[in-house]
Amino acid sequence: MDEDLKIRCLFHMTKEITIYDIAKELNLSPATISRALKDNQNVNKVTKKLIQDKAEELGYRHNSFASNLRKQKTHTIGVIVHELNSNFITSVLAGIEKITTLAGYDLIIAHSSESSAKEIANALNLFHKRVDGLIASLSFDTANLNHFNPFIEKGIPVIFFDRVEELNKTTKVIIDNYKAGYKATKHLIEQGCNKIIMITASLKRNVYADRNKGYCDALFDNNIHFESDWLIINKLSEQAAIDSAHRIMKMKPMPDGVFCTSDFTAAVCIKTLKEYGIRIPEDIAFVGFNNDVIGKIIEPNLTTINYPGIDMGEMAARNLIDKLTGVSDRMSTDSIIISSELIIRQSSLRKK
Amino acid sequence: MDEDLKIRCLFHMTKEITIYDIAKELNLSPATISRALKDNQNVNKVTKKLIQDKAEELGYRHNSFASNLRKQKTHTIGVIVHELNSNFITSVLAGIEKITTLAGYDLIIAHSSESSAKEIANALNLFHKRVDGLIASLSFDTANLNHFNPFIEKGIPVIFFDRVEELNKTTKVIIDNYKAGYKATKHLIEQGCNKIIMITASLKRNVYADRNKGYCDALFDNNIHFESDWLIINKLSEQAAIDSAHRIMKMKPMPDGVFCTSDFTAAVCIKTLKEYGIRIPEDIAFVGFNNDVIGKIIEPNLTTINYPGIDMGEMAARNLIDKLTGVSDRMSTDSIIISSELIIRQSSLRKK
DNA sequence: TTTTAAATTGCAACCGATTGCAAAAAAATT
DNA sequence: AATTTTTTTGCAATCGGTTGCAATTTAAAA
Repeated sequence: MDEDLKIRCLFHMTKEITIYDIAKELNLSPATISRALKDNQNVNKVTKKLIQDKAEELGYRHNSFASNLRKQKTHTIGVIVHELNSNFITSVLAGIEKITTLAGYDLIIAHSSESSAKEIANALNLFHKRVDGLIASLSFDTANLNHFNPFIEKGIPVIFFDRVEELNKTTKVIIDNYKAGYKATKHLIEQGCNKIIMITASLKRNVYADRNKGYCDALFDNNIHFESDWLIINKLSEQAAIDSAHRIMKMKPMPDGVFCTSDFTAAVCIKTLKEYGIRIPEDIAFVGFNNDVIGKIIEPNLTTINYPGIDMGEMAARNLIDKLTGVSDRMSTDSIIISSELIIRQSSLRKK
Repeated sequence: MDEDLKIRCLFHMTKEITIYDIAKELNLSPATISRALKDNQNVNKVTKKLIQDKAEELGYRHNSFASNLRKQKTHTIGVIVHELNSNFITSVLAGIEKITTLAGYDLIIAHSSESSAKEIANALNLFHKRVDGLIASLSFDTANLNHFNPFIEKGIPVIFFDRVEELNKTTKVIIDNYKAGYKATKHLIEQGCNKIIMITASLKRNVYADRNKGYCDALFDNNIHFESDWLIINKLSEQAAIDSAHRIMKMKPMPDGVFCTSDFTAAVCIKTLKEYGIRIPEDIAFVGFNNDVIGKIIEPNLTTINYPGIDMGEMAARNLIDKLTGVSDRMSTDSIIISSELIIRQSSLRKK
């Protein structure tokens, strides 16, 4: 080993090995080292092995800054999600990871905690980190999409999933929220309910608006007249769910079916109503949304809509990779709809 | 504006503005531009304003690769967690984010999905991304800590939290698992239980081993003889929880108290036992661990140990930042213990 | 053995921000 | 007006990997 290098290694543990060090050691050019370490075809097999072994021996680590700087590519994909603590999001992330890892991309995951300000900060940060592409689900209170414009202007593909907005040159991956809302409502009707209310978060977000449309149409198609107090709009918090339950108790007549766009809200609601002696599903039948674990814990078990998170993540990631690798047009405006299913459990079963 | 640049901007939307472009525009040197953009003291105020405005106008964005390459620092902290979908982890992340953002560091969050292999891959990846520091909680089946050695050898500080192992030159932030286990068990004893079993994940992980010690000592101190079948070790899955419940049903005599090291497991267990007609807490009293939302949904509400996630995250981050900024020794071996509390709810209340 | 083709390797110019040191300009002091 | 001090600014090298093109070596064909 080169004496100087040896001494530097001995005294400064933190000395980084570069391709130049390896080149000097082996009497080769940095160019050849660079090629060998990337397994380039036109480097002699013997030389390549020699170089790779020496790199290993010296504890070489690739410097992605130098590489990114030169290549003007980061091989990194940014992901912005509104929250981390749900099965749905975790499985979407798993799907994304699966595909991106396979394609050799790194991932940076950021979360906005449902705050628009944080989402903007995250977007800016990922923009400065120069991600090659972006996958995002909007925060609850995101009002406009200006913070995604820099990406679009620079030709960086953006994919939205689940919580989306219309935005040109952007792809969205969503479930058939309309159909899901329709199916859930129809199921309640089939179980003999005819005073069906809906508890949802703000209709400004597409997911809730579409589910609401499905709900309304199902009522209409079955000749049930929608009453104005049948729509309860709340936040996604525990307190909001308790408040909703209280509101139900005060309704005259009380509803006999509830379609709730979140399992957590449904669970808290059911629990609160049970404390008032309401029987589920005999007095009020419930359908939730998301297929959270909570649905299998609560009594009675919760009927819900299952959302294929993994598929959604895979779709979003595959679409993005296709754009990055030139398989599809970088700036095309696609729309991918994934189907969801109704899982029927005790909370809505009033008939055999 | 420089004619050449203007044309390039018109035709290639993706042209990146560099400090050289700004320098040419203003007839200044790149050095001055660089200083001005970092708000350096020895640049004339007027010039500085001019430069900053021009940068804004041209849509300049800082190139962190070039900067990192030159400075040999990334100003980024890596975080490896075993899972994302729990309140506990989310609040730890919130705590970490709060402190690191304040100190001007970026964050890269990776999760191992409880797999040792993924944890190793994540560690390697963050090592190659050259994070300035690392915060980690071990995956369930991590057997050794070799993958953290590269960091330690390079003088990159590593902080473990919650799921930790002894490792020299490393800091750990944990709760008083022993005391928590002791408190939970003592509470059950005070409620009149004297056949108290413990359901836990593998005792190889510190958190579970320590809780078990607390449990054993509490029994001993209260003259309760520990029977060999009182310890049920399972995985953290739903099925494992159901199996545990079945095992309880077969025990003779059946226990009258259960200390469970996860709320989810406790919830599934309770639900399964109730299906067999067991009354909670009259027949069997339960104490869980983690203060998950699920504990407030299940009936009866679950007594549990509350874990201050935010504090833990803040502690870990603050300790790391202190090491990075030279406030404390980079490679010191600290140990920070955060206290936890018992939250008493119906599932264990057999006395007024 | 000579010529041609193919496989290896090296040269050198990037990529863009940073910073020690020197030079120039401006301000303050004799 | 000359000198010293302080402010500003610029020069040029550096960080480490990449890649088009040319040079060299080796293998194949004539």
